[in-house]
Amino acid sequence: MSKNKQTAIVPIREENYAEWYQQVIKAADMAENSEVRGCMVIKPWGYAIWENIQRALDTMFRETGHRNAYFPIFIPKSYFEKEAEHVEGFAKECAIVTHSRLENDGQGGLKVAGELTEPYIVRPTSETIIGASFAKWVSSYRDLPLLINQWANIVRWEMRTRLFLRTAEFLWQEGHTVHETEAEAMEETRKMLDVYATFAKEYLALPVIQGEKTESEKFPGAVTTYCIEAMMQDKKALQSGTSHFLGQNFAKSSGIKYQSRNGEFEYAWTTSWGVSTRLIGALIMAHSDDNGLVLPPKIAPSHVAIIPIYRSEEEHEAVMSFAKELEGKLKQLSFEGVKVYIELDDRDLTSSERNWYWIKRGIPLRIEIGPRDIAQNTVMIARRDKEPRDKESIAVDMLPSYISETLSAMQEGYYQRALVFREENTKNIDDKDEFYRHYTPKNSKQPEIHGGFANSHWCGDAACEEQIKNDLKVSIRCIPFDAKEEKGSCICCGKESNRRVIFAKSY
RNA sequence: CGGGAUGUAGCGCAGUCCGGUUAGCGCGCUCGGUUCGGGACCGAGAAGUCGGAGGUUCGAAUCCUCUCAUCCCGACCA
Repeated sequence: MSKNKQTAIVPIREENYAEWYQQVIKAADMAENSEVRGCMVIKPWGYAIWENIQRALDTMFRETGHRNAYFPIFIPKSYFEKEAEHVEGFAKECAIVTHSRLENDGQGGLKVAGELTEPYIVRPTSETIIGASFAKWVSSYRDLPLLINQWANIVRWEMRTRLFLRTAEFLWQEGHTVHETEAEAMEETRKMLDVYATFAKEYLALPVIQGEKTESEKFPGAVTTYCIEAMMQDKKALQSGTSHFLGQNFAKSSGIKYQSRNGEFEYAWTTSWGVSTRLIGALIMAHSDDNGLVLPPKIAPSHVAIIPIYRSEEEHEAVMSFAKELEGKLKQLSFEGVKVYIELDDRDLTSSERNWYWIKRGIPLRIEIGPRDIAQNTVMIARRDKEPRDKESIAVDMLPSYISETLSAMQEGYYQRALVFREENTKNIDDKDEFYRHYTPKNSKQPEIHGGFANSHWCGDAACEEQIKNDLKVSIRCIPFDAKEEKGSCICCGKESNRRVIFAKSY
């Protein structure tokens, strides 16, 4: 193989970001496209990341009073039709089940048969089917709040798909809650967005902006949609989670009513909120580099790869017994409440091959053990956040504290790095020409990485939002909660505005 | 649904324009050996109904017709 190759991933980010993204997934062996159009196969390394996401989030949901349940994958078409905006929003991306069995066609093949009297929609989201249950579960104000979460797969028949970012089938969680008052439902909507933001920060090392979607970007059927938006390394925005205040819309269409404290029947107030396997896409695009995946330690499937190095059979034995003993010790470790997992890699490959294998998978730490180390009771240790050949010798006695401290430091380092990147690529823009220049690539055929987030004034008119989207493919990602009242003029039409919103190109 | 392209071994491709013994190459895989502290090397081997159907021809991966699938660009995408 070429010895001059500088990076494990070709092309590098600057050359072709989209292709780099695909190659990182492939090199880390996280997932692949399935034979089924638009659907992915999540492989063990990728799925383990999802399981870690699930575990951490599930604990947070539980701690905020939610309980898990499970509802059908099929939604009768009639349920779906009850909420007009909702239908319209999802109609074009539904998979529909119309038949219930297969029959021999007499030519060695099969034909569909048993047409259903009412087609089923494969859930693209479960408000309507869960609403049908909730209508039965709620009868009194004493039944409220009802706080339910479901871990599930859903199907949205997208035209163009990309691994983890937009697939026809994906995994997610969807929280669905019912409340007595508008204020309580609003509070829940905000609370769960906070949970997402906290999770993104503490586990994914992903800084996010919390805010509200504009009318055109909100969830079909919602009164208000809140979101967390993150910046990827190509300076585009990725919507990483949403929390919806549904008002009484779905309560009315599903018949979720309760008898209030003064004996009257009232429609309840509902919310829904979700994050998906898209978070893995966010993780990749926020942190990974030209040598492959970079994983924040708290979400990594494994934390330390031990790579034994030897020449002869005697050396092999000596090094392996040393390595196994070390593995046994390190397995006891944890950091920030996360158990440390070790990979002892004794495959019959050259040490550099094994090193690169783990670099590409984003394992946070690599330990090399050879005869020289055994003699000195030390190991060579390398960090994924440093250059591949940047290694240091550490005494075995120091390893436990070194590992847990370093993992914590790396976790924090990745967050800070992402935060600095976002801040460096966010600017206030008040001049329309500058705004247009900012979002116009110099090379239109092969656009370079450009743009970023712009904090600009917006008058609130959907026409201006539409205009900018059409001209530049730039949309309003959100109206940030922390936006200050400030007089200015709309970046598009120049009319009066009293706040800035976040504009960006997005996934 | 519009525009463009591609289907040849597990993966990536050449060969197709101009039809001709046994369809090649790289990676990967299997076996044997030498290696191993920065992506090793040598030798041997297995693996293909050339997307499918039909046609032209003595002869088709190659030409013709039809068809299926996939990818890219648009449209679409909480």
